[in-house]
This record gives sequence, C-alpha cells and structure tokens, in this order.
Amino acid sequence: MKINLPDGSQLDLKEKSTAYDAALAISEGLARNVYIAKINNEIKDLRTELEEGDTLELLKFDHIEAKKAFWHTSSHIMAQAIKRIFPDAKLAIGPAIDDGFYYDIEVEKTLTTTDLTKIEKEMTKIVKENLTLDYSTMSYEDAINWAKDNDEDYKVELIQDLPEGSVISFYTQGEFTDLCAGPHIMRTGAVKAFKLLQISGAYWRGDENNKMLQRIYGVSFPNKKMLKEHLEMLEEAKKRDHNKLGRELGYFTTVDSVGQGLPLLMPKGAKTFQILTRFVEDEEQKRGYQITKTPLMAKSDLYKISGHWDHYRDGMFILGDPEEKDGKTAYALRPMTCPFQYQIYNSETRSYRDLPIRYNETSTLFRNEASGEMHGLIRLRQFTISEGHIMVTPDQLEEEFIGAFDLANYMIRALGLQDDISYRFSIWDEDNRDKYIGDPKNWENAQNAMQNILDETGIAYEVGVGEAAFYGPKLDIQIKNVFGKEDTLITVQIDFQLAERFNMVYIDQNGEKQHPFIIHRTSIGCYERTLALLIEKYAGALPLWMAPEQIKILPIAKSHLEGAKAAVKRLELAGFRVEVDTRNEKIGKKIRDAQMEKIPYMLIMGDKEIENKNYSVRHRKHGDIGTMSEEELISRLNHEVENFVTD
RNA sequence: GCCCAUUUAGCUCAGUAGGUAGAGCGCAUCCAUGGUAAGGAUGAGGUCGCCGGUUCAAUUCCGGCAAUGGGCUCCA
Repeated sequence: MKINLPDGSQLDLKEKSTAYDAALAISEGLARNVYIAKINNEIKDLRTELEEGDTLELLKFDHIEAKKAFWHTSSHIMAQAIKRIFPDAKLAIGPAIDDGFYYDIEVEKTLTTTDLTKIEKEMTKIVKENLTLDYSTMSYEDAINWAKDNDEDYKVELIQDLPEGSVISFYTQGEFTDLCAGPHIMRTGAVKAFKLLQISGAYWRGDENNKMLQRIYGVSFPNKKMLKEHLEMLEEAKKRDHNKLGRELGYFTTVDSVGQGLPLLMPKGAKTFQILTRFVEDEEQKRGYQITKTPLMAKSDLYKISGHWDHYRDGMFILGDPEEKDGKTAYALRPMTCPFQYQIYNSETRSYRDLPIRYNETSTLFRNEASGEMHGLIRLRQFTISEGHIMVTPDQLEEEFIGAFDLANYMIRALGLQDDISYRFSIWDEDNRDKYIGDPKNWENAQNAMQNILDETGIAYEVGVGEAAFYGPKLDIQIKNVFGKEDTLITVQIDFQLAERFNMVYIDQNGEKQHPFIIHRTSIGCYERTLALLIEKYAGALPLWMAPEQIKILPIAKSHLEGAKAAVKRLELAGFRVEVDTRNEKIGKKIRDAQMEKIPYMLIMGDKEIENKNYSVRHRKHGDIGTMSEEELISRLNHEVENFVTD
C-alpha cells in the first residue's frame, strides 16, 4: 500500500503496517526519535495501522503532542516504579500536562523527598529494562473485573464513567498494566532523563469532598542535556519571581500581624501603582468614562438584592452576625463595585439619550479567600481594580463591548504584555446551576450575544466552561506568570440580570421603561496583580514610564553634591522622578548599587560635567552611552516615556 | 478549607547529637575624596515565628496556632 508523506513523496509498505513500521522503513534513527503520528491530520498512536492512501506525519519531541505522549509514558513508568515499591498503592489518574506529567495515587505512607529518590531509582531500572508498551483491549465487564481484582478502586470508578458496553483500552509494560486511552511511545528506554519535582495533595476528581490523594509531579526528556536546560530555566524563573524580586527591590512586604493576603506596598511599589492608576484614569476619561467614588462597605440589604448574599457570601468579609439573629443589620466589605455604581445610575431617571453611561472607579475590593489561596501580589484578600460598568441599550451593546475590549488591549500594549496573553470566553456550567442567578434563557442570550461579538472581532479564544461570574459570561484576558501559571488579568463581562434585580431602567423612544444591559469591565485589571506580572516580565527593570525611580544622579565626590542637587531640581521640573546618591562611596559602588536597583538612567556628575554643563549618561541595559546636554537627555527620556519603550 | 515543606539579625543563609548562636550584604562611626558593577577599619543589632508540654535546662524534642512556599479546591 502507498502512504503519503509531508514532503509529497510516497512510501510503499506492506498491508497492516503501523505508523511505527513506516518510521522504521524510512530510517532506524527516525524511528528512535519519533513519538507520535499524525495520520490524515489526526494525532494517533504510533501503533496505529495505516491504510492505503493515508497521509502520515511523524512527530518528534519538538512537537507538543509528541512531548505529551512522551510524558504520558513517563507517568506510567513512575506509576510502575511506585507499584514496585508500594504494592498497595492505588492509582488514580496520571496525565501529561503542559510542562511534564503527574500521577495521583493513594498510598498509606506520606511520601517524602526520600521516597521520590527511591522512585526515581526504580524508574531508572524500568528505563534500562527498555520494556515495550503493548496495547490491548478488554470488554467493559472484564475491565471492571480486572480493576476490582487488582484493588484499583479509582480505576473501577473511571471505567464505570465510560458508556456501558464500550471497549476499554490498556497499555502493558512488563508486569505493569494500566487503564489508558493512550497514546504512548513505543518503549520505556526512550525516557533517558527525568526528574520528580514535587509532591502535593490533590482531591480525587478535583472535588474537595473527596479523599485527598498524593500527587507526584515530574518532567522528562529524551536526553540529559535537555533536562539540565529545563531545570536551569526553572532556576532562572525563580530569580524573576515577583514574590522574591518585589521584596528585594522594595516594592512590597508582608507582616504576619497584618494578615494573610494583605501586602504592604512600599514607596516604590506604591509609586508604580500610582503611575498606573493615573494613566488608567486619564485614558478612561478620554474614552468617555465618568469617575465614581463609592463606599467600601454596605448593609446586607444591598448584597441581598445583588445576589452576593446568596451566591458569594463565603467570599465576603461580614461585619456583625451574618444571620442577623440579634436583629441588627450586618454590614459587609465590598467584594465588587457593581451594586454601588448602580445606585448612582438609579439616582436619576435615565433616558435612552443618556446611554451609554460609562462609570469607572479605581476600586478597592475585599474578598475572603480561603487561607491556602494567597500568593504574593497575585492572590490577595484586599486588592484594587480598575473596575467599571457601562449601561447600554441593546443596540449599543456590541460597540461598547468592543470599546471596552479595545481599551483593555490598549493597556496591554502599553504594559508590553501583548505577547503573553490569551483570551478565554468563560461560560456557565449548565450542570451546576445553583452557582448562578437568573433563568437559563437569559444565560443563553448573554452567551450568544457575547460569542457573536467575539467571533466578529476575529480573536482566537478558548472556551472556559464553568468559569463565568455568577451573574453572566465573561471574556477573560489570561496571562501566564514566570512559572507558566495562568491568571486572569483583565475581564469584560455582559450582564443581563442585575439591572432587573436593581430595578435599573431607562425610558426608551416610546416612553417605556427598559432595563439596560450592563458591561462589567476592567481596563488594566487588578493593580497588585499587574504589578506582580510586570516585575516578572521585566525582571524588576520596569519600563521608564512606570519605573518608580527613573534617574539616579551619582556624584563623583562630595564637592559635586551641590551640582547634583541642582540637577535633581531641574529634572524634576521637567517631570522626572530623580534621586541623588549622597553616600560617601566610590563611583563604582554607586553604579553597582543603582544597577542592582534597576534604575533606568544613571547620571554621573564630576568636575567635567559641571564645567561643561552636561551629563555622563549610563543606561541600566546599555551601559555608558556617552555625554548629553540636558535638552538631549530630556528629549530622549520623553520619547521613551511617550512610546512606552521597554529598553 | 485540604495535602506537603519551611520559619534563626533589616535581607540572604550557616549552626547547635538539648547547655540561649554565626557569616555575607545592609546599618552606624571613623579613615580614604574616589571617573563607569563591591576601598579599608571598628561597632551596634537576635526572648532562633508565637503559645503550651517534656526536661535540671528547649532555638534544638513533642503538641497547638500563625505566616511563607508548592499543589488541590476556589478565584481578579
């Protein structure tokens, strides 16, 4: 039979040949390095039998699907090693993930790093044994019996989830057999380099009501060099971690007695925070927003109307008895600004002519996150967000949504984060309706409207089922931190529910009352989180326009201090943030310290500069860039600021 | 909230087989007045996260709590 290859050539194989046979027919070297096949554009196991006329592409480790197969097999090798050491271990699931693999297991003993070393040793043996992975199938009943006979309780459950009567697939390597849909690589011998990275807890099926299993994370590669590079990359990431750098550079700190998730922004952190806030508020004003300043707390009554009391109470800090048994009203710190801004909308009778009404607010919020959730400046109990609400008529919805989306993208470009984001269309989970307010019809409408708008913008987005807010679907702009963990940066939401609850209306052309649609949106998201991501993105060297300290003047000797201070005044008048290093240190030391602080520009001032009325300019990335007049310097800096230059 | 690990000077980290501790950086004082990534000397600074227990004696062992980190669940 003839098989088509990507280069347009054809390969002649005997009937029933597999993708792996095809690789062998081309060359043994290729067969060693391919891990997965793409047959007629579908990802398939190498064991898949080919048919006349199939198009075959063989994928090596540089392809994500090949990596996943490789890591999936690695997780089986780890499971096999675990079973050899702990025969009573029960296996749950063991998939490949974006940067490695894990396996969830139940085992009596609490595993330690010593156990990881033992498991690694056993894995080395399994790799040396170079076992083949053999594919097989069983009937539904046989599969359940197999799992029961082997005391694999979790596998029993997994099989029971499959449609009764279906054929169940397995992979076997040596004495170890695992329920698995595949695909897998051919032999254990290919996994030449691996490392088990950490142990953590994970609920069975991700449900906190279930038993907590032990999860072991690992990563593996076809050779030692790649593993070494990967581990070095992880080390590098640690150095950029905002939680370390942000503290070292004096952006923020935490204090036990203040509490979890309540960081203190220090002068540098607060300065950048202020710069970002002003930038956002100014841009919003240009785009027709009206600023509000609303209370940080309210009576329970307000949250009862909004639905927070029933659907978000666990997330709120409540002052007083939540049950209000003593007859006294409970108050709560606000977890969102929407109900407050709606009161301002409701303070007048609105005409369709008034719409759209765009409110923005630099808005401090309080959310009572579970204690295990807090992380640096990323997850907090008190944070500040560029929150706004746009009240629109139905025919303004699309334009205003796109306007909010455009503002968000403008911010992302200004921050230089455009290459690090992705879009997620977050919809509700139909099977979990208790989480949401409103009737399904409204949800359908909101989601369809949003999807149509998104499709018209032409952006690539993923769908996040169950990621919606309790009142409506969201477009989330997602960003990955330095460790690859994803968080929401910015969100734009459509709400068809709350206007009704708050009795928000406008008078239409026919003199009739109508509920507006509401767009909830952030333009830069949460400032603390944004700051964290910027610190990581720029390894602490924030772009000039948002750097808390832009210029440091370094006098050569004491005699130049006076000239330096005069320069500070002039440059401050020109709109820059300038400090002078007044310490009695050598110039080398002053440069080193300013460099470590990641100050964008250093101006060295000695006799020459004072005499010639110019600056010796040093840039944190480019080093000594020569002398400049004050005018030259100012125009250079202004250009950088205005264009959001990132060095 | 759950699982695991961690918590020693302002910061980064050593250390004590149970007998109250040390380095580097930083800080203070003095000397040196220095031209593009660390000049030198001296000194101050710690109830060894907090609260209990065991012990003649606890920073060290045990328990509880808190905070931090990695995950799970949840979420901006």
